[in-house]
Amino acid sequence: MKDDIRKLLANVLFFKGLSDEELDNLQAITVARDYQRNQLVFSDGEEGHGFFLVVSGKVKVYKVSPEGKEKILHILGPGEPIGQVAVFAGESFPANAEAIAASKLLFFPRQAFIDLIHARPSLALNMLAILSNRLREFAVQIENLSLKEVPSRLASYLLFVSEKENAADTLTLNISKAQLASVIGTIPETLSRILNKMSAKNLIAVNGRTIRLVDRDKLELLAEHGRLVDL
Amino acid sequence: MKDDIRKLLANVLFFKGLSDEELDNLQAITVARDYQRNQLVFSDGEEGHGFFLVVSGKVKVYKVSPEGKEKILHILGPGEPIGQVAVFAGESFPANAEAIAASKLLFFPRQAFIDLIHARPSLALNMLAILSNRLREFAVQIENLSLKEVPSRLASYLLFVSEKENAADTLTLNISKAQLASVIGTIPETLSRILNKMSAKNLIAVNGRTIRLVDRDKLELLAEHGRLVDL
DNA sequence: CCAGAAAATTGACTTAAGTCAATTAATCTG
DNA sequence: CAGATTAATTGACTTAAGTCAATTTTCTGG
Repeated sequence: MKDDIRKLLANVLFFKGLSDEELDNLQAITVARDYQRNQLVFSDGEEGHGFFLVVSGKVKVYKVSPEGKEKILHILGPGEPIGQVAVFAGESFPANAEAIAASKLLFFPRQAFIDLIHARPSLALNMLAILSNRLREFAVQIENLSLKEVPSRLASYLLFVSEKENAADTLTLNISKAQLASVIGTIPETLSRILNKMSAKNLIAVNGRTIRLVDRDKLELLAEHGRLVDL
Repeated sequence: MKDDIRKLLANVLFFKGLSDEELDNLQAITVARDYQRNQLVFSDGEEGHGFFLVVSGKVKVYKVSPEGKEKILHILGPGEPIGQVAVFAGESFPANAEAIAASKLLFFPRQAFIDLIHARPSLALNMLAILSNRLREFAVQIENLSLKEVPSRLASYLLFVSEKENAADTLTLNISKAQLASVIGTIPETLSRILNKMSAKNLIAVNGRTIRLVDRDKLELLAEHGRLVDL
């Protein structure tokens, strides 16, 4: 177990460049915790005394409206940190986080981590890189939400997942359709209807969570052009 | 001039904690540039060799859809940095930036700044705090766009501006209504109609760019509840 | 392997907000 | 300060996507 974690740390983007000794120091300040499916990791506004790194499993980070509607900001898997924002600014978590599968998280206490940064500035640069990437993603998300329609956002998402899986034409969603709806900023009913339309137009072929990208070119057009021609 | 800049640097969040000598070093690596209204600072995807700090004026950071529609991500004023994302990850700017008033920007070349971080880790922590705050803002923006309607987003914005101006009941927009529409994720026509409705309901009183918050309580309710009762 | 729960789909309907086009108001600049 | 560009408003209309309710399908744990 300890070794598994160690292996993960060594391969994770933001510990890149650390020596074995430094990895030891790092690992020494962490605490591993297990979460079951649907268990809350932290909630919006709660005071944060450190951040988490996903070792295994899957965690959704989301906002909830007063009416109880949910928007998933992102879904994080092994090697990805959660809740760093609370460490570097404002002290409170900026959203809710909940395990959507049984997960193991590694907790990094704030002060110990900050001390480590003082000793090792490259750690800070790695963290800056991670936050920068998140900002980039969020900027795209804001762009999509305000400038593109649901079919377009869905096409983007499918192409994005396909990319991650070495551009394979057949992909398998790793989240439920309800969750996918929330990720792209819509509701399950609408998602369902649009998946239908896209199938009818022979852009994709859907079979449960498995989706085949039948017409990549048209999907790219759709993803690009906010307003779709005649889906 | 140099002194003005120096004064600004000393007061800016992310140089906090630096000694006079360090401020000198910092200032030594920068280049000041002037921009006129409507002049592009950088564009989405362009390779970035450093970032900017607004000394005076106002800069909008925005995304454009293929159809030419624009979403303003944020508007930055004196003391705020722009384009840091390109310094720490991906090397390219994540959006467009354009001066919306005559502005003076200070340019920080990437490598020189990174070297400075190695010498002074607290600089990195300051930058981490800034990026974290931006992430927080973007998370709220995503939440608002997907969970709240336009009147609600407008109410939030007005309350937000009021906060910044020491909770005054009368505020003056520092951007045009067309820009405000883009900031809250709608179009001028819709904004205009909603300002009307809110005036008719005695929530606000509008006079050009001057807006008086007549009924703060109701505005807060409206801002909070995504879906408005009977505006 | 089956019952109950959860997830996904479908239909009928409503509505927030966008589009397009025209007009009025506000602001520059020569 | 006048004419001209730009900003804001208004009206008539369209439409994407949400709501509500009812099934159907798919999972999952005992």
